[in-house]
Amino acid sequence: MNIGEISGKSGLPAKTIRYYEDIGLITPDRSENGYRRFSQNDLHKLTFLGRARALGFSIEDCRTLMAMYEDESRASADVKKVAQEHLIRIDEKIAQLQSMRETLALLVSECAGDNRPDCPILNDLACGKT
Amino acid sequence: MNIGEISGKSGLPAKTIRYYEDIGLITPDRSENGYRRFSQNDLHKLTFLGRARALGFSIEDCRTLMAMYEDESRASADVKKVAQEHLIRIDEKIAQLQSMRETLALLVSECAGDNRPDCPILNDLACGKT
DNA sequence: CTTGACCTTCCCAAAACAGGAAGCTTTATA
DNA sequence: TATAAAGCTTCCTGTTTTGGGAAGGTCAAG
Repeated sequence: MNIGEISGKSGLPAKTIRYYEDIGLITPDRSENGYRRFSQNDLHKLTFLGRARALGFSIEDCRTLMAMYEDESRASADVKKVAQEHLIRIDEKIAQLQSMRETLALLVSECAGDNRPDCPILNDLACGKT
Repeated sequence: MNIGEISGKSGLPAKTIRYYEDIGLITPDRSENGYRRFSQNDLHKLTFLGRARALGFSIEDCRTLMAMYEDESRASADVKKVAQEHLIRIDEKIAQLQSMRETLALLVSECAGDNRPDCPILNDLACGKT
């Protein structure tokens, strides 16, 4: 498979696939003309990476997860730990966004939104009078 | 005020303040020795920026908001529009994170987390069997 | 034989800073 | 007073995960 084909099958842009090779997540063969030649296993790995990234795992998390996936003897507890830590980070982000959302929604609701200049949003930003 | 003092008062790191000058958000004076000299107005602006950033506004949003703050004649509707668009972006991010959270939490709950190798989390990442 | 579609590598850009080096100024201390 | 320490300056690099694009080799079709 050339990069265009595996890009289509994996759903990842060719740029991304080259990058993943650069940082050592995959190591495709090369044809005689210098083109990358991808195996089914490469496709498998790229699909894995795509899914893990879609769940918000960082590249380094993905590296860890892939290594675990290839290590037949790792304990499921190890995997669970990585996932749980990621879950905590997600929860923290959600909480932070919701806090911002709350404050901002309040400000927006207080702003008349007409063509007069007085605006509670800017007043708050300037003075901190929430 | 030197940069250290205004950094303490505004709560922003000196690096950040220099960066904000670089990109034209503030334009502090210079003393004869080359040190930046900050006015009360600069402090005011930096506080404004800190609050807006804490609400998740991008630097470009901040630039817009600051310009609006300095423009006595702008309509509050203009400000509200920026804030509402930002609110929508926040909501989108929250929704996306919650969706990821849901999937991941399910996987984590299904994983025994013991010292056996079988792990639903990795199985899902590899095959997409959620 | 040429055109166009792929492929290659290499370099730059993004967002919003953080870290650190080299060097100047000011302040504090011995 | 001498020196050390703190604070300031600019400049360069690195972060994270790609995206865009240039210059150039290769392959398939008409």
